[in-house]
Amino acid sequence: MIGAHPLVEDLNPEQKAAVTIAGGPVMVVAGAGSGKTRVLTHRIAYLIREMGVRPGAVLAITFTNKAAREMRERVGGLLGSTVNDMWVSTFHSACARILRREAHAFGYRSNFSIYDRSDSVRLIRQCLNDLGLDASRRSPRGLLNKISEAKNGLVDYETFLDRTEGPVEVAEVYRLYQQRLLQMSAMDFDDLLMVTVELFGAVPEVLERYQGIFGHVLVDEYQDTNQAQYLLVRDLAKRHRSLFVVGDSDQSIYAFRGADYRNFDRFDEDFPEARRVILNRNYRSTSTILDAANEVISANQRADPKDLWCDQHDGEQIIVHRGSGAVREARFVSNRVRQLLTEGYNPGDMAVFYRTNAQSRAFEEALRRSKAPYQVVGAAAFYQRREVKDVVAYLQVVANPDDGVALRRIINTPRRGIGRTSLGHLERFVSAEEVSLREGLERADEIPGISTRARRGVQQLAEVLASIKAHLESDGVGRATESAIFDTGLAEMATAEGGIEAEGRSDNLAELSRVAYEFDSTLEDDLASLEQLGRFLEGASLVSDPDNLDEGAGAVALMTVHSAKGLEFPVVFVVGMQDGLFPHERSLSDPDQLEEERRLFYVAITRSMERLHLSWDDTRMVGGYPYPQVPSRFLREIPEQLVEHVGGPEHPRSAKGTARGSSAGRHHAPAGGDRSFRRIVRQSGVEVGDRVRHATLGVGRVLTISGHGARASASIFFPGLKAKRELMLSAVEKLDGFGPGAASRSG
DNA sequence: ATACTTTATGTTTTT
DNA sequence: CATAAAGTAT
Ligand SMILES: Nc1ncnc2c1ncn2[C@@H]1O[C@H](COP(=O)(O)OP(=O)(O)OP(=O)(O)O)[C@@H](O)[C@H]1O
Repeated sequence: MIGAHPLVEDLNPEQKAAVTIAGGPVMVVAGAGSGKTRVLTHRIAYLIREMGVRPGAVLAITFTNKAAREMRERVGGLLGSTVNDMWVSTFHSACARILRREAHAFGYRSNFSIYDRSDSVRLIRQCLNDLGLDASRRSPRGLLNKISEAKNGLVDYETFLDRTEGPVEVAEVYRLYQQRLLQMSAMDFDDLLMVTVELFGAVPEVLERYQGIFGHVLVDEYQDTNQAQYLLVRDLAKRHRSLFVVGDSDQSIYAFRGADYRNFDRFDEDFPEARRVILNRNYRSTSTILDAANEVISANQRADPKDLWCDQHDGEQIIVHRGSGAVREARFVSNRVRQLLTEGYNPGDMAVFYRTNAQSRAFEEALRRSKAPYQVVGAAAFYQRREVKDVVAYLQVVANPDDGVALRRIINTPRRGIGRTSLGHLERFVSAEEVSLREGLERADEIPGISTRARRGVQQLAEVLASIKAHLESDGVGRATESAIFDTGLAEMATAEGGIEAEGRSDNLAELSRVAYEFDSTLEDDLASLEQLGRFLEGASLVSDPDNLDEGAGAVALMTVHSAKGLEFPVVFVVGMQDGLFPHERSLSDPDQLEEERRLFYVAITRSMERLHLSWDDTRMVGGYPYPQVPSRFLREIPEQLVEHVGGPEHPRSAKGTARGSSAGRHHAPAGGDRSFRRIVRQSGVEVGDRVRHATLGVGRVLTISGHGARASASIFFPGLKAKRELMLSAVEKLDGFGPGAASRSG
């Protein structure tokens, strides 16, 4: 302790310089693993402790909710106390919170719904229908992309129309779409940002208020901000000028959804007095990995030249594996995992990255067979599953009765006799009378042509909604969710058909209910029940894939490269390194997109601390026929001396770790006590005859197993029930020992 | 008129 | 492989 401040003790001189700058705008630009996030965290602590800033005056933006939680914790750790009134969140969450209070100025109600992509697509489809346009000719998704792009650049539909040269269809859809959103009091993801910026522009008092509240604005992962996000922080900071951003343009990987590296230039223009700090020392990776990363990124025209260095030893060479077929590629990974486990690594030290979600299957299967615990981060997001969305739609309608997209979704789900024609009548009525869908339903009796049966259905719907609302008001969100699951008939619908899949659906609903009850218990605010529900739904809409990673699970993490941004692992596998997959074929023709793919690869390899593996598959099976594959051009960009090649025709037995290692069996630690909806496939390594436990059915014995991977199911005999049941394997937990001790542990 | 069944269509990355 | 619109059975 050199008399230096404890806060900056564990920082190098450059980092320290950034953290302790007296005031004014600061931009930290630095390569991967140079401690940008650490600097930002220390900066917050420094502001609060050394500069006397109130925590409530801090707005810190992170890329994911999970990163926000961690940052809040770390700041608390540095300060030695918890800091609650500091705002640490993603752009979208922060905007949602602001808009709940302020959006009434634009005619939205504070209970507005937040639409995810599929909700938006549904609404676009409706708009197309109402405009008499053919939804099959113009893809709703494509339209949504255009509209989203416009919104990210803060182009409203009038401006959009002005700029349109050819057919005005897109502009018309945009106009109607936006009009409907407002009528329904709903916002899509882009609205959260755009409306906030517009509000700040249109109502000076509101902007001034938030400028006053957030005296200090900090942004992590600045390279992936879009224009709306930039304007937001610029507006907030333009008076007090306490804006602190950190980023690395070589890690910009979200241009496809509007991220704009020119925000670095805009910052320079708008904050010319800014101090710029460069960090060059990498603390994360071995020099072998770092050299490879530097080489790769230097192939980009638009690379940001850096002198990243580290004083770590060379470390192990990068292993490049060639395999034939997805199965063998996956087996290489699982064998390596097993070998590294015997070398002392823990499952949680390792991660597998792929370019597309669809690639995860083979690796799940291989890890399952090798009895290594793993978790799939993200994929097939929980809240996007049909059965879950149905329940959420009921809650959305309770929270915001004008939410037409949610209402339309549940109107005849489960079936209650309101069919195509009744819906048609209703729709015509609603558009003729220019009323909301809700009002149309309330006045169903006035609509000619609607059958008695359908009327009864409408009645039923109203009753069930009332019931959910009553439960909400008396007992909270958890009970309301339960009501939306059981009183609606969605529970029966979930169990109805498809034996095995039905179990999975029911499990998802049970999980949703659990999450809702947990939400109740963690809510400290004394909010009105409808506002509580709003918060719950908001949280549900804004979760991201990486939020579901559980570092404590002791499981190999499988995720897309995008999800891996900002993380680090001692051992990394980047799989599917073929031209056409990574870089993706849809990026090959456009040089800018290709460079983004290369940045993505740069992000992937810079996640690894010690051991990096890159694998490619020389024959992909498509429809039962082998298609030859070409190794990724990115592999050639890594200097040969850093690489060890394994596998391939010359090495028919894939290089390492093929030895049968029975010791690996010891490593499976079931990830118990999960507290969110993350989809952990408990790596039970369950076999016929094993004893397993199900959350509600108790302990049973496995009779048969069928299916693979996440879909594996088992027939299990439960002595307590004196019956056997077909269950998803992921729904049970293997009981390790045979003694009663094993059965007494519970989650 | 509704509910069930079949067929077509579109599959990168995501807040 | 999943969803959604069109076609068929009840
Ligand atoms: N001064 C330091 N001393 C020791 N370790 C450090 C120091 N600075 C950073 N680190 C470590 O280096 C690693 C990378 O830090 P951090 O995640 O903050 O970097 P980053 O620049 O945000 O990375 P990336 O942009 O790649 O996500 C972390 O494990 C961090 O603890």
